[in-house]
Formats: sequence, structure tokens, C-alpha cells
Amino acid sequence: MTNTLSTKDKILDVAIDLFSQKGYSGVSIREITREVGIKESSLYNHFKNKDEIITTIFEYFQKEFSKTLPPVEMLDHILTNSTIEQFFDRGFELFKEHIDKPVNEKLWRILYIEHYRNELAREIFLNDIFKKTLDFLEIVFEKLIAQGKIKPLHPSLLAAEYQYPIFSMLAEYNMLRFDNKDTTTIENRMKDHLTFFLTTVKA
Amino acid sequence: MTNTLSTKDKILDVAIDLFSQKGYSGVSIREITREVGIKESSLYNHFKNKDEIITTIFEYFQKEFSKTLPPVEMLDHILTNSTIEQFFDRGFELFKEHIDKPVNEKLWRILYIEHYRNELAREIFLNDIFKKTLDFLEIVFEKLIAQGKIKPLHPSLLAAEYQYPIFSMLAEYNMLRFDNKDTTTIENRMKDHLTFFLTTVKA
DNA sequence: GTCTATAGGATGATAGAC
DNA sequence: GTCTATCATCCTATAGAC
Repeated sequence: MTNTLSTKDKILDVAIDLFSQKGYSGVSIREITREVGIKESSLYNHFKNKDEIITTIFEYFQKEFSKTLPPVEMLDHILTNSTIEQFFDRGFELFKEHIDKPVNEKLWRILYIEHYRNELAREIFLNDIFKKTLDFLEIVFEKLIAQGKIKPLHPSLLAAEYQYPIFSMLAEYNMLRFDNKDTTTIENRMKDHLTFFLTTVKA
Repeated sequence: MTNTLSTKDKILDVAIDLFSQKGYSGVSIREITREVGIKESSLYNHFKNKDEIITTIFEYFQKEFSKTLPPVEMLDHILTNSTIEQFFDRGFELFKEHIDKPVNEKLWRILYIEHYRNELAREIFLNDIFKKTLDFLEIVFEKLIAQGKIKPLHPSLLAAEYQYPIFSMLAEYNMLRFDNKDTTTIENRMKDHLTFFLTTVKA
């Protein structure tokens, strides 16, 4: 079932791969169609122009990334049935599964490359990645404080202290992976951060 | 004295501005020379090809960024003559001066845009920005622990906990600035982080 | 939904006059 | 160190046959 991609999906697959290495402007329709194995004109049966390709890619990322956060409605259930260590370990694991999918790794790279040229990319960064994650964590910490599991600090400060380091560690991780360099150090830094953070803020 | 830029400097100035908005592949020699006010062929009297322009830009950034960290030889003098609050406030101020120069803001953007396409950009990120800053801070914390001013935690952990959040807050700051959006929230986050961090690790 | 053919323009870079 | 002129190639996109 893996090799039964439609032409449209093949185009997206190839485009994601090439854009993630050379950026939108650095990749031509010619290059994409050559790799897919169709003529340039055929591509326009699936996308009305080059821009629609990358827009489709970004919308796909939005959908994928939203899966890394559990719905707020389930939070009370999850938090009641796990220790804070279990909760954050599980969140970390979910995120690791997300970023370890090769396609998601590429999508993050495209976002980094395009976020000053493309407004939707910037919007995704600011809103989906930064804002939504921080807002979610703020709710988590509010609840954990109310349950007396976490020191009564500002939930928004706690969310920031937990999440901001992870964003830049992830950026470093993605760069190292691009060069096939060793990622042990940065992976350990992520784990050490999690441990240090929980030790610091636990009630 | 401000308007006596040599042709070569004018080219760099325009290239930095355009690259920071559209990326290297999104900007043509034609566009650069039009903006500078010379013919395309004249540019090749100053740079042997398009790539040499961006390489020159990255080498300039390396030089500029290195100024944000004081030399290790001066550390003992600085640390003896200031409280840890003064030391970190001053470091933060120095960095703010760096990033508030419009040209440096643009250089950071170019780095973000090009760091997967251009090896030097990736190298600057991994080595100059991540590694050198972390190594510097590790020495700082070693000394502060020896002086009994900071809790005896791993200096490398302390360096990471202090610095990694700042990197991604800076990325967010730079995106907001690009859209001329309000940066008060993220600037306050940076200050809150500094305060929280010092409160947490002070001996 | 694929192809061939082509339009109409942009691209990086060079040769050579002044 | 600037210019004019030019090259060979690449670019996105469309028209129209099958």
C-alpha cells in the first residue's frame, strides 16, 4: 500500500523533499516534475500554480502539528490519572514521535526557510507553534497548581520556562540531523531540561 | 559620513536588505544592481559571483556576533566587580543593542532563511551561536559556583537553562518585528525569564 | 490526466569599449 | 570601475492534441 500514491501526493512528496533542502525559490517546477516523472504541464492539472503547492504543504503541517497536543477536554482525565512526571514524559514522547517522522522533520525545515518570505509560514510559527502550545501549557499548569502538585507560580511563566528551551533545542536537533551529525548531546539536554524543570517547580 | 559608502558596501547593504526578505534564491543580481544604481556587469568588479556576496555577508555576521560576548580573560574582573544581577542585566543589554541594529536584525533573518541551503550559515548557527555562547556561559557559571554565588548545579545545565529559552524568544521577537507587530509581551517574557532563572539558581 | 510545443520573460555571467 | 551588448540557459505557465 505504500507505493500507491496518487500523482498529486507524489508531487507533494517530492516538493516537500526539495523545498526542505533548497527552499521554495530554489526549486523549479521543472525539477519537481522531473523527479515525479511527469511533464511540467501535467503538474498544472493538480495545482493551479507553484504557490498552491507550498500552501497545501503548510496546511498539511498545521493538521499534523495539531495532533501533538491532546484536546483540552481530555486534560482533566489525563492529569488525574498520571503523575506530573508521567504527563510530561508522555508529552515529550508524543512530540518525539512527531519529529522523528522524516516528513515532519522536512516540514519543520520548510517552515524555518520560508517564514520570512511566506506569511502563512510565519502565521503558523507565531500562532500554531508558539501561541497554541503556550496557551495549552498555561491551562495545564493552572490545573496542576490547583491540584497542589506544582508551586503556585504564574502559569504563563511556567509554560514559557518549560517550552521555549524546547523550541530552540529542536532547531539545533534538526540542523544536526540535516548533516547526519550526532544528536546525543542535544537529546540529553532536552531530557535534563525536563528533569531540572520538574524538580524546580514541583510543590 | 553616512552616505559615503563605497559601491561594494552599497551592494552589501542592498543585498542584506533583499536577502533578509526573499532569501538568496529569491533575489536576482538584476534586482540588487537596480537598487544600487549600477549595471549588472559592474557588480562583477566587486564580487566574483552571487555566492561570494552572501559568503561575505555571513563572515561579517560572525565578526559582529562575536562582539556580544566579552573575552574570557576579562571575566574574572567583571564578575568580581558586579552582582550576578548586574552581570546578566548587562549581558542582556549588550545583546539587545546588538539585535536592535537594523542590519543585525536582517542578518539573523538571512541566517534563519539560509541555514539549510548554506553550509556556512548552518555552521555559524551551530558553532558561533549555540556552541560558543553555551561554552562561554558554562565558564561563567563555573566561576559563580566557585564564588558561592550560584547553587552548585552542573554549569552546562545552568548555561542551557539560561540560554536556550532566549534563542527561541529571539526568533519570535524577530518575526513580530518583521510584521511590525507589538513586541511587549515577548520582551517581558525575556525579562521574566531572567528574573525567574536568577531566583531559582542563586545560592 | 497525460503529452508536445511554445510563449514570453528572467537569470547568472562574460566580452570588450571607454 | 563603469558601461553596452549579448549569450545560453532556465523559469512559470498556457494551448491544444490524444
